[in-house]
Amino acid sequence: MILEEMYRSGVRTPDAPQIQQITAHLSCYGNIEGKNVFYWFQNHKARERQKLRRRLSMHHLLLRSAAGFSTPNCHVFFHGHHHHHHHHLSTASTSPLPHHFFNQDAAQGLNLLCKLETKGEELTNSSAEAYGCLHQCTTNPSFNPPKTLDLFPTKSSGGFKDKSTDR
Amino acid sequence: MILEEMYRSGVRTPDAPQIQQITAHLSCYGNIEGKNVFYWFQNHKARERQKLRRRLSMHHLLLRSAAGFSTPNCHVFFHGHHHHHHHHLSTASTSPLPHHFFNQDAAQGLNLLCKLETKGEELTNSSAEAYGCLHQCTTNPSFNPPKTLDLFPTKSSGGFKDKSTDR
DNA sequence: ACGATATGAATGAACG
DNA sequence: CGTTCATTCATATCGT
Repeated sequence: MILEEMYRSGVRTPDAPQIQQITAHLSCYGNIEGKNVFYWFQNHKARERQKLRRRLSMHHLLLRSAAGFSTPNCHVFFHGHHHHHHHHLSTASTSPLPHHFFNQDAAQGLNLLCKLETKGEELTNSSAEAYGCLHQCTTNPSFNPPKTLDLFPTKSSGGFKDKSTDR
Repeated sequence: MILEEMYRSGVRTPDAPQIQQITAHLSCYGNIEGKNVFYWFQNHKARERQKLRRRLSMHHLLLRSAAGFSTPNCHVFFHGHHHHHHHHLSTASTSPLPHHFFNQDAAQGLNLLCKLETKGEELTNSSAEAYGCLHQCTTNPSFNPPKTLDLFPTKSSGGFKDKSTDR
C-alpha cells in the first residue's frame, strides 16, 4: 500500500498538487480520482487519531478504576482468543514506529487530547470515542464507569424480558 | 440480548461513557471490548434501517404492480426523506477481487465525478482547498492538466473508464 | 457439503 | 476534523 507508505512517511493532509500526483500514481491500478485519495487521507488520519485518542482516554479509565475499588467480580479471563482476523493496517502503535511519526503525530494528538484529560473526565464526545475502547478493555473488566454506574444508560428502563446470555 | 433491549429502549448511538458501562456489564459474560459494543450498535442500527428501507421499496413495487400497469411518472423510488445523496453506482455485485489480499490499496470501484483541479484558484492551502474542490468538481467538467507533473499519464486524452476494482 | 443467513469488522463517502 | 451512514468482507451458525 502506497498510501500507507506515504502516511507513514509523514504525509497527512496532502495539498491539491500532491493529491494529483498521488492520484496519478495510483491510477495505474485502477480508476482513482483525486477525491478518493483525499478521502483516504482524511479517514486514515481520523481513524488513526481515534485509536490514539481512545487509547489514552481508556488508559485514564483504567488508572482511575485502579484507584480503588474492590472489583466486585467479573474477573478477567481474557485468555480467550480474540477474534483474529486479517490484519490490515493496525500498525499504529506497536514498536516499529519511525520517529518522525511520533514527532508529528503525537504532538498533534496530544494537543487535542490534553483537553480531554484536563476536563477531569472523559468528556470525549459521542460514540466514536467509545469505539476507541478497543483492545485493552478486555483486560479491564473492572473499571469504574465515569459516573453513571447503572445498568441503563440514558433512556427509560422500559419493559424487560431479559434473554441474557450472549452479549 | 441485553443490547437489543437497550436498542428497543431507544439507545441508538451510545456515547463513550455509555459504551463503557455497557461493556463493563457485558464483560461478565465473556471478554468483550468497547469496540464490540460500538460495532454492535452501528450494525444493528444500519441493518434495521436497511430492512426498513427494503421493506418500503418492495412495498412500492407491489403497489405499483398492483396498479396493473406502469404509471409513467410514478418514479417514487424510496428516498423517504434522507438528506443523503449517496450515489454509489453499482460496481455491481460481482466483486472480482478478494479485496484484502492484493490490496494495492487506493482505488476501490468507485466512480464519481471529480477531477480535483488545481486550477488557477488561489491555493488557499492544504486540504481545505482540496476539500472544497470535492463539491465543485462534481459540477465542474473542466479539468486541468496538473501542472505539478504527472509521472503517469493518467490518460491525458479523453476519458476512460476503468472498472478494475483493485484493492 | 452447500447455500442462506446473521453478525462482527472495516472502509469509503459525506455531513456539521 | 470528528462523527455518522451505507456498503462490503469474512466468518460462524444453521437448515436442508
